[in-house]
Amino acid sequence: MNPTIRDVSKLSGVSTATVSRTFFYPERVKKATREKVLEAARVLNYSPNAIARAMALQRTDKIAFLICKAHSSILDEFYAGICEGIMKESNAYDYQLLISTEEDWIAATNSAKRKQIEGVILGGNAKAERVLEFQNQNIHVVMVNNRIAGMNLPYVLSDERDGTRQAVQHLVERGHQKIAMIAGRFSPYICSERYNAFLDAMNEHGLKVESRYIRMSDPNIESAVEVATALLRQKDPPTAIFGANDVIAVGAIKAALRLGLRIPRDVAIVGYDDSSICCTTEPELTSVHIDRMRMGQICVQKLQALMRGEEIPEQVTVLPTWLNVRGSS
Amino acid sequence: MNPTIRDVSKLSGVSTATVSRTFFYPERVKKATREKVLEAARVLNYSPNAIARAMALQRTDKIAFLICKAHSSILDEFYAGICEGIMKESNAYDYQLLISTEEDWIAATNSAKRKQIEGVILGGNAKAERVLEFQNQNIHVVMVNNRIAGMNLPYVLSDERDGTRQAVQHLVERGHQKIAMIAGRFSPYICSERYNAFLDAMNEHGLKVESRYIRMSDPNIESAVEVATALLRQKDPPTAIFGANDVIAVGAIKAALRLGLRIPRDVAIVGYDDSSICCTTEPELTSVHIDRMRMGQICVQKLQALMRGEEIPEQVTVLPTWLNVRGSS
DNA sequence: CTGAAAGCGCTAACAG
DNA sequence: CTGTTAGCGCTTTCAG
Repeated sequence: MNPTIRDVSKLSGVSTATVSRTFFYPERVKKATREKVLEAARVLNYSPNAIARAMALQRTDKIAFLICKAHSSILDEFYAGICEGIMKESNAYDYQLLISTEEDWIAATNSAKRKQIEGVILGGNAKAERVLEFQNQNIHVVMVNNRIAGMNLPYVLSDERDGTRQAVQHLVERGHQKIAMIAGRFSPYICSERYNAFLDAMNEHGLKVESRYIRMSDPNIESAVEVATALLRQKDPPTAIFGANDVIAVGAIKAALRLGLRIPRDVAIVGYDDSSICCTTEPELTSVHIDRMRMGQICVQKLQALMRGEEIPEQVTVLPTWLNVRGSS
Repeated sequence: MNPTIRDVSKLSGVSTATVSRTFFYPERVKKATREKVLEAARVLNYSPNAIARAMALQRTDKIAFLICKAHSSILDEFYAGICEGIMKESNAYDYQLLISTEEDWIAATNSAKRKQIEGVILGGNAKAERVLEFQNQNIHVVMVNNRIAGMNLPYVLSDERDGTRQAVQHLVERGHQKIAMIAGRFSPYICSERYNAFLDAMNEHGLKVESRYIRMSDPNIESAVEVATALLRQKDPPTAIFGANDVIAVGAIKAALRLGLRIPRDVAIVGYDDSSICCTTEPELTSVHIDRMRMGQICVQKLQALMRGEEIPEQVTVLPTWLNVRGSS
């Protein structure tokens, strides 16, 4: 059995109230008393029980990060990055962080679990229904890397439109006109942002978007290789490919290499996310960088503001992105 | 304010004890009563408060996964895989999972936090000191992917020696004799296992290990490229390279490609971990597969056994590994 | 500056 | 099958 505040109280000869104060408001306790208490605590190897404290204070300082994403690796590099930011910042606020997939969360038999978190960060493709469910339970919600209409909560996003614009502009500056895009079938929000931004950017540069230059791929390399191969094999093929993410772009690189094309001379390729795989290929992949870590940190900050009761109406934080140019373009 | 068990008790006209039973031992309550209670709960939007429950029960069902690893991406693909397994299994047992880096954990000002976890999974390069610190607080410990002498706890490992043996055997079967190894500077336990296993395997095949074929690299691509370049540039270079992990092996692939060597004809390359980057290169990387997800799941199972009081003395679980052969060899 | 005492929401005997 | 009641360990008025 772990020692309780009562044990310390007895051993040090002061009341439990004073023990409690010693730990959380040391300045309200005379130095001599405080030292007596601390010594007793040391002897007993006591440290305050957070559960009891949470119970008395009616707060848990516990938040959750829920990844809403179907199958495939849940904690892929992208979410792992966000996750790290969340972990880091949670710690700064002394929050406890629960991480789970949406799927597991729902499957949890003990729905009580939900009741002890005070805020949740929803990553990926969360539905409005889920948001409302939390808000109904007085649990604050922040959404990252996704946006759904009509919800009253803070969003943390990266600048998909500008990132895409930079990618296209870069290719145009390199002299490309026949620019293809391989769009993806992953997060609907992200995919449509990037796709629409691509169309807009092409427009801005006065370039025509031929439908035969627009393809769709599953977010895995095999699918991307297949799609890119078909794209490059047609006559009058594109001279540049913009991939909706790095995995897809790497698939395009592989397809090009297998077709004997030289990169970037015959075909230039640009990806999105600037993940570690950009440096595994030869040549290495130019890609739009997202500051995932910072996104995660900001999520926690927003959540904290919400939990402190600082009213934040629907508020969108958009983080800047930039292009990391490498050998593939 | 959230509704309490008392509110439900009042509205449904039964005692709080019955409400409690309805939620956690429904079979001990008459159907009619149960339905009355559930209806009241629904109306009030009540669900049991886990904190109060934890308090009364004197248990939290809360465990932690602590990643002990310096800088660089904490949640790299390897740990993310283990992490997913842990998440999945935690859920099956209805445990709450706290994930943190060792660094953050220590920095946490509120050491009380520690008191409410009942078990911890230590990943990476944890020190004995840390283990003892937990055990002193009656917190159960399981260690994954690492082993330290003289500790009394379960270990979950993958078969590094056999994995390495398979890699070497594969290269020998492909006719290689001059096999080099680029060892790594990451987890000391893993690195020395793989290194020693390599020496043993070479021995078994009666092959000499020339010291000029043994190199050391930091666990990042740039370093590996550099090291591999030097390795391949010497006269009478190796015809095969075994990388201590995939990142290093990919560096070797890049070095070989840049030197104009053909893979696998001029030089064969094998990695370790079978991570997603194996399929990003051209040719793709042969690698030793580790079932990370399962490692994570087993960790939770071991921890659960420990927490249930089933005495498990120092016990080592070793998971099988296998070679995924791809184009690089 | 310190102590006494009333909870925080729930569970587990024990009685009925 | 259901109700009563005494805690679980801590915090926080309110007095002193």
